[in-house]
Amino acid sequence: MREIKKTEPLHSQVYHIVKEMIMEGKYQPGERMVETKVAENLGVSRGTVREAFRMLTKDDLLAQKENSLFVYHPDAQDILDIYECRKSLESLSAKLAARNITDQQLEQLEQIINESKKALAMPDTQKLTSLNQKFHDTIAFASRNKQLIQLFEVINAKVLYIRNCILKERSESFAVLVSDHEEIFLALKERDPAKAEEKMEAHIQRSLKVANTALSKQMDEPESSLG
Amino acid sequence: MREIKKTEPLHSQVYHIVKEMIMEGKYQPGERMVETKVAENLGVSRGTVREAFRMLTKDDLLAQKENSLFVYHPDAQDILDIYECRKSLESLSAKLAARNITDQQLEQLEQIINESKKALAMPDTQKLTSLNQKFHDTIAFASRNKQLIQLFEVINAKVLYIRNCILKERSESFAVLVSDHEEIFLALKERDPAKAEEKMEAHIQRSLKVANTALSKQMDEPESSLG
DNA sequence: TTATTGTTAACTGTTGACAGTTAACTCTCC
DNA sequence: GGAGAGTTAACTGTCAACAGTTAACAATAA
Repeated sequence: MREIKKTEPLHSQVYHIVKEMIMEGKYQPGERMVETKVAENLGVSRGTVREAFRMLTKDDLLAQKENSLFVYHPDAQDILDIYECRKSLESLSAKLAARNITDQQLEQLEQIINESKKALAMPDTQKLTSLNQKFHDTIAFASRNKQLIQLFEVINAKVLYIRNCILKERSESFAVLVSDHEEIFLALKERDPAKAEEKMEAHIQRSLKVANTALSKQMDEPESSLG
Repeated sequence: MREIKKTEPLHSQVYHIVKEMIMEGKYQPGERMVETKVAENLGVSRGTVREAFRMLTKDDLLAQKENSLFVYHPDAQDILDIYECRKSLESLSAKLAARNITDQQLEQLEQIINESKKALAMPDTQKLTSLNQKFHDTIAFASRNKQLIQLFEVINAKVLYIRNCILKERSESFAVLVSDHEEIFLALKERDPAKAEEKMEAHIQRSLKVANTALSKQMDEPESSLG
């Protein structure tokens, strides 16, 4: 029997489209978002856009100020705060994954690492970024904790956004990243929760340091988007 | 000059009202939520209710199934998952608070504990519950990590909901709770991050155990709302 | 020129209407 | 009596319109 394609509701489509556009920097941090314009651009009604905007506001990707909505514009402290939270959640994720991960998921991780090494040799920054995300997603999924996965959705939207729009990821940082991943993978393979947790925490701590130096480099450049 | 009272937007008011009603069990877990009815009850238009529903869905207090929305109905695993996340976030909260808490906030905590002891003597369960929440909120605020506070908003809505609607808090559990709080308070007063973190983790672990036994007691009662 | 006051134009908040879909409830006809 | 078609009623998805607010800009007076 042929699958019937029920079209996804418009408001949901608008949500995903606008979210992606924010992530890609198509809408700039701090930029004002206007219902009317988005509605016109996408060819839908204002009410539909409104629903999407409410959801994006809950994601913290839009923020209300006075009566208008603006694209999220994190300051330096926000970024530190986000990484601090991430450290805690990713450690938990690794710990739980060490208990619950399947052999198949371990294989997936191994493959991701292998591909990462190849991408590192090129080097292919775009691919490294996406593989990095995939690595963490796989572990989160392997934790089998739905609530944790939901919390990641909130925090990861911001992390990705920061990476894309605020920091310009420098390729030299990826080498450390991949070797960290390898250590985490080994801990998971040994199914050692404490070790996985510890390695993950160190890993996030290291990425924070990378972000931090990138951040302070940007502080020097006066035309930077970060004030 | 006289303050001008700008009325809060309707959709926001509806959000808070419906959220509260869900928390209080005025809408039952698993119950279907109908835009039309809520709109009529509150005397606002459907579009307004829609916006509130979108926000509640993001909070996970409503869940979409097919084309309809239902009140969140966590299963036993969800509850364990939530407490696992909470353990991680609350520990972080305590650790950061130990670094950043002000003397005034320490006084607040001390007062909360004193009131808790009084309420424990009565015993006044309602008050104990609200003081418990206040204790944790104060620490979260003292952490000065805005992202963490936002994550708590997501998770706490569920925790409160579970406490109110799923578990019936038994008063005997509160004694342990208050003495735990006292230990955490002392660690914060000494401004010892590691100790605060450790005490908090143990505390949440203990509340999980309380929840767990309450849960299994309920499993025996066949007319329970938990399947 | 600088303030102050109109005057639009641009938006947001809210609503009521309409189309399409699903669910429930008949009413047949076997 | 029961399977299947027909008929409503109940909802959701989407939109267009209107009122109220704010912001920008022009016009006028000091």
